[in-house]
Amino acid sequence: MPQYSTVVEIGAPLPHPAPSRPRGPKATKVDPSHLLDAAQAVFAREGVQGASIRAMAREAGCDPSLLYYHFESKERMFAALLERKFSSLTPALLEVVERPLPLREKLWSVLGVIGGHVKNDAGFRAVVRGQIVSGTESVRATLATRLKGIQQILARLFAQGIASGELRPDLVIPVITFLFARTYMEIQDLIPILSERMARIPPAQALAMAELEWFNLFWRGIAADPLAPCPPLPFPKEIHP
Amino acid sequence: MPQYSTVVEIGAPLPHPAPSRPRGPKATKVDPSHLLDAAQAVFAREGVQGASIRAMAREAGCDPSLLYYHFESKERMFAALLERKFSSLTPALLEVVERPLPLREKLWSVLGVIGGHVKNDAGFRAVVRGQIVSGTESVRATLATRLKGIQQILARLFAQGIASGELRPDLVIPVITFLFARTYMEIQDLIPILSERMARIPPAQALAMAELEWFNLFWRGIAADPLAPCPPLPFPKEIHP
DNA sequence: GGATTAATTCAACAAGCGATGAAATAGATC
DNA sequence: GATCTATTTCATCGCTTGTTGAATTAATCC
Repeated sequence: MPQYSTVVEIGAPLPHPAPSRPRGPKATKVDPSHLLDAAQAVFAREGVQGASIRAMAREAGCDPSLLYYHFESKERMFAALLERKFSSLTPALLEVVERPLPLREKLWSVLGVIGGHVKNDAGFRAVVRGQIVSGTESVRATLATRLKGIQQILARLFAQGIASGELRPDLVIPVITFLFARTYMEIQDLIPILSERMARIPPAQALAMAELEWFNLFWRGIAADPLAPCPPLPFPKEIHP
Repeated sequence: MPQYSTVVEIGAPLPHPAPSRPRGPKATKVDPSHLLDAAQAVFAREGVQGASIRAMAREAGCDPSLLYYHFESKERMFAALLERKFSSLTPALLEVVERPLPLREKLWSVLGVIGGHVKNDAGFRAVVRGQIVSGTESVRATLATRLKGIQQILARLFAQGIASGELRPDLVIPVITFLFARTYMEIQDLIPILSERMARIPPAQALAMAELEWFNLFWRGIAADPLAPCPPLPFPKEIHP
């Protein structure tokens, strides 16, 4: 029976450097979506360019090669991550859009859906912000297609609002659509800065305040009748992906 | 006299591998601000994390070590870049804010100043967007100080507007200030996406349209009297850094 | 129970990274 | 003219990166 000593000769190679797991499949297979979770966490922490395969593997508690087994490359993994996010976001949006509500409340619900997918996921926001411009060709293509789908949903909503007389008839729909989605995402990153500036108010509440403030501002800007009384809005129900 | 042959033994080290410049100072010293220009270009192209010292040196046409001679480290160079930008932006802003104009036109002029520093510099925008949240501690500190200065200028402007009755009295100033500056920056990145969507309109014009649309929307949102007739705004004069 | 397949880890690669220390040289100083 | 100093390049270090190919093993099929 070997005796293990706590004293190790410095510089000498350890006989069993790390008590590593045996090779071969584990008892319970690794769920690829668990790997995506890890990747997402690393992207969120390290930024898109700074995220390394090794860090993701560390996060997932497996070997980097396993990521290459399940996903062809780093870029593919990234695309898979986008796919997963959007594939739950788009149907949720479509569902909300069909509800029979006044436009103002419908828009607010839409924000609830987007927020549920986007809050607590700074990595995803960074992607949507940054990668559209600076990502590789294939990532940009994936992203462009998906975002286009979402913007079409929103554009239809705004067009209906103009038709029903709830919105100003002179709105330039693609611009308004873009402003609506992008500035909302932008606000999410407000938390750390704003909560410094409003020291007394807890971060989550500061964010909610800013969201409401922004939405009311936006609505006053696009409404056909900006002075019409606005019924108070409920806090949006976050629909988590 | 040695005879030079065009045939080179493959794998053999070249006797004079590259006809490199002699060491020592050049006839004309390298202007450090030229190095910053190169760095800025690379940051804009490769993103903040992806920008490498070697790429900057290539861009500037010098050896990487020279960057370490003029700037202590990559991070210092980054800070110097920020410093240069803000040190021209802040005074320009202060000057515009003092002009005796109606608030709406003053805000529009402010955008002209910010735009002049921010347009055509996607790298800088990426920094302000991304690094606040994910940058290193020292970069974040530099950035936070500088942005705070600018936001104070804007906050004063909004406070005056409320006092003079031009703005709604119930505005939450820190939130509005933030929304004003950040969403404006955000619009700048709209160009590539929007110009795809509005195929007929040239990019520069699409951006100008979006800016004006956004500004009018914003103004309707914050004005005390949103239905007051708005005199047309001149295109902002861009004040380049 | 032997062969096959799918899932996992190990070890290593070439390339690129930030950074450093020494060498070289043009111009200023004495 | 010798010395010094500021500026530039070279060669290299140690480290991390994305990726690959071989080795290993659990589960599955015949």
